[in-house]
Amino acid sequence: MNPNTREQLKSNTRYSPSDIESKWMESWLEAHVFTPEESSDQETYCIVLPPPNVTGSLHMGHALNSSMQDLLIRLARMRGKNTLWVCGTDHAGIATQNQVEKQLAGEGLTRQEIGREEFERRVWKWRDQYGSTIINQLKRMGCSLDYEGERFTLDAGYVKAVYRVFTSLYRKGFIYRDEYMVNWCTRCHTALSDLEVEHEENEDKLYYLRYPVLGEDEHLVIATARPETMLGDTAVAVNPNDERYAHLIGKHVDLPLADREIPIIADDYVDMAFGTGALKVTPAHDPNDFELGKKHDLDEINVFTSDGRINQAGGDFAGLTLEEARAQIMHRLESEGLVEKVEPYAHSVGVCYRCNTVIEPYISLQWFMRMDELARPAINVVEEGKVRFYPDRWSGVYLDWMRSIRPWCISRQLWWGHRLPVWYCEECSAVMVDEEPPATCTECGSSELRQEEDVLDTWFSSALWPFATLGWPEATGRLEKFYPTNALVTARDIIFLWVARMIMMGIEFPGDIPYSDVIINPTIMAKDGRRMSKSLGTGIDPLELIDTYGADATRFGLLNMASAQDVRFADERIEMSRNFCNKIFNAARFVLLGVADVEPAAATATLADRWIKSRLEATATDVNRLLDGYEFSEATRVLYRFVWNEFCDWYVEIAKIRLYGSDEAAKAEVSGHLLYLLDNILRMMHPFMPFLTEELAALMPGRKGFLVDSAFPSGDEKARDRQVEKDMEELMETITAIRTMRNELNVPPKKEAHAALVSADAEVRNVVQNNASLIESLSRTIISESVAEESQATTATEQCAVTIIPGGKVLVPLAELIDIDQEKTRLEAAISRKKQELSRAEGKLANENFVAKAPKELVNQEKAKLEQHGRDLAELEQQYNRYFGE
RNA sequence: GGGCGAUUAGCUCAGCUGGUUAGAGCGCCGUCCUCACAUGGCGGAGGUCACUGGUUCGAGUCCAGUAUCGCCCA
Repeated sequence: MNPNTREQLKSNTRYSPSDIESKWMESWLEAHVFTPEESSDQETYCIVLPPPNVTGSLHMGHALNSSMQDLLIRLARMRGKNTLWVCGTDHAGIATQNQVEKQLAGEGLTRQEIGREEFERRVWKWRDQYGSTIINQLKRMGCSLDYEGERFTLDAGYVKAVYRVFTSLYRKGFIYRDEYMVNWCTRCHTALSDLEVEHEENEDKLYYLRYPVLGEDEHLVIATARPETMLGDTAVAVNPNDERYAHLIGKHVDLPLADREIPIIADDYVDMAFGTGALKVTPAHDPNDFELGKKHDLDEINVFTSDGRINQAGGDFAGLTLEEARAQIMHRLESEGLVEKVEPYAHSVGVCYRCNTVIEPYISLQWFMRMDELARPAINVVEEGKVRFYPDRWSGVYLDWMRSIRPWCISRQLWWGHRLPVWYCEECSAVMVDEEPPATCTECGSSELRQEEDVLDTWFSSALWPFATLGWPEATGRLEKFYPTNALVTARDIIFLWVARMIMMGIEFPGDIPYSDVIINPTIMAKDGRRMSKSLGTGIDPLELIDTYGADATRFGLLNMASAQDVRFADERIEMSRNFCNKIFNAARFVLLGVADVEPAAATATLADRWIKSRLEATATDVNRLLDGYEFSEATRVLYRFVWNEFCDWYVEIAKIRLYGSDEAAKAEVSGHLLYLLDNILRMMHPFMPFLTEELAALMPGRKGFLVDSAFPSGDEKARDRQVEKDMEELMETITAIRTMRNELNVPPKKEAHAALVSADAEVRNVVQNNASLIESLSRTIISESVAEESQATTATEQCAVTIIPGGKVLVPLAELIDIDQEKTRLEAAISRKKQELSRAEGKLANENFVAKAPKELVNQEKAKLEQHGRDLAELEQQYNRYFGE
């Protein structure tokens, strides 16, 4: 380390993330460490980033699942794999179009005024200007994406993949055009798929309307939530079993306000219990009525325009918005005495996922994709376990949806997206579908061809993401090497939108599943326990977290929060992680500034040295196992415990004895151990905290290359030494017992005390004696003698405080301490605690069934415990009686 | 209407195939600015594991039911 760096490190007692984060991202990018070796023969590991919306910015879900993805990618890279994390965005048809339309509106323009070509030009411009926001935010997170290979769903190569897929599916008969009822957004002016409609619970009204029965002196009362659709009614339906209406079946009603006679039909679809049991049927404006209309051959009378007004078929009401129409229709019906009653009514309403406008069921000519046949193999791969969901319960959600999958409306009436590769002949009405525009009509040879105006659903193209980004349909090296990819990490609401479709398309086109592991990240809820919501203002911006706590702390904190369960966001977790970063930083400062400036000799290891190395192996083993099972949260806990509670709290404190001592050889030795531990800690922490660890690794003596590329500690279970771990743990318990005793007796922290160890176990005496300096240094208590029996101790003649330790007890002469009354209450508490433990064990062993049926091992264990507690209790009572007894 | 999940310390959460005294972080109490770190050290208090039954020698853990909350689908 050069002197300047050293001085700087010395004066920075706090880790300051902002100083280093951008620096390291730049260095990594300059060195191209995130771009895979195309020529390498190493095993590969590949994840495709679920393409974020190009208009989007990083939200909590992205922050969490990109932390997971980067962890997996960095881990794989450190395990020596040839890794690729595919980077890019999708073109987000509606969202992007909305953005640009908003921009145009600011200039007083509409897209219709400037025309399609100019509009597309503006969108590309917009994309160049703002489209990389989220990618830059991923860089701030420290994500090791292949930024050089960034893809976009409207890239030239990508368009080719989309057209190849469309053409193929059309030729196989999966894609077809039909006039059908779709979800229509009157504001975005386009059809939407079922998945793009969100359902909201609404406090609405149920209107009871009276339809006069023709030729009878009675009214048929129907209940509806949407009176404005009555203009398009073409029947009234009742249940054939409904005695109330049996006499009316086959008759007609005179549809009010429309001057139309419509039949009263019978169908057992009608729910007798709902409303009055009589249902108005509007085949053009309700999906169920649409089916009913088909079945009974009813007219479909469309009374709405595509932008949500009443059309000419609506007579007097033409031109009104639906809302206005409802009010006026109710007013007219009221005045004609045709309103029975109006009741409050809660029901769910479909709204556009992009603009929240109420969705209208609307009959129009659209392109559809039949899904059932494609779904079948995609169901099989999950059932057979070739594709696994983590946590597994999500596979059920996937399978349920796939088993009842419906045709997908794939056309959108937008100007931004993949225009369908469909051409119509203006002369003979032939329809041509091809990857390349045909020059002339294949039927009549005319060159008057017109391309379909509609574009494809954005998710039609996202479905190809795992292979189109790797070069498909070209047989590229990337495709060859990295497909199928290994894992997809995403949110649950994406299971249908992406995962299902990617699996179907992967099997259909490149001919293999896109990935074997689907990791569904938990949802981070707002503090109120519900989903974060922009409108409620309960969202939390991950970028603000990065500003406040640093990217590393944000990542570690999110991973720590995210087990298999949804979780409420808690600042404390991020703060905890920030503190942890600081702890690591300072532990590293301690090592880097404190170690001896010598080549560490082949170290002879003390108990503590061997213990910490054994714990390192245990930790590394656990972390590897946990990460292989995608148990990120548990992995953070294991690492935290090791680094903070074992390395920092104990080993570093123990190392100080030698490091600050006068024995140069011991100093060199312990320096070697410290550097070894620090190096391993940094490597293990790197996938969680890339910036901090890279920064600290660069300060390690003899460091070459990036930490990014170094090996992840694999953990060797066989290298553990259980005996050493046990001895050390007992030693630590002893120290803690002494500290507790001192604290309870109000001994000033700095006051030095002397103590006698009493243990019949030679091994225990041995361990304590060999590590006396450690006890002294960590508890300010000198073990001045170590004996088998209390009578042998010189302190035995004095008044002593006592504490039970594993395998024996420690006596501290009270003369050295202060408060004899404290010792009395302390002993009383200890005795009562011990009695409880004793009676617990007694109780168990008194149970004959336990002794007879429980495993022997367990029973023996309980017996041993009983004995131990008995001995401990005797010790304590003896002590108590000696000083305080009657 | 159907499905899934949750209910454990004051708060936010762990707790694998049932088996030591149910853990962590934050907060709280006491103490210490000891030359890595006060974003810290040391010690401590705090739990009828939602409720009711059941299975078992033994249940936070398995089963059934109830309640409350949340998420998804229709």
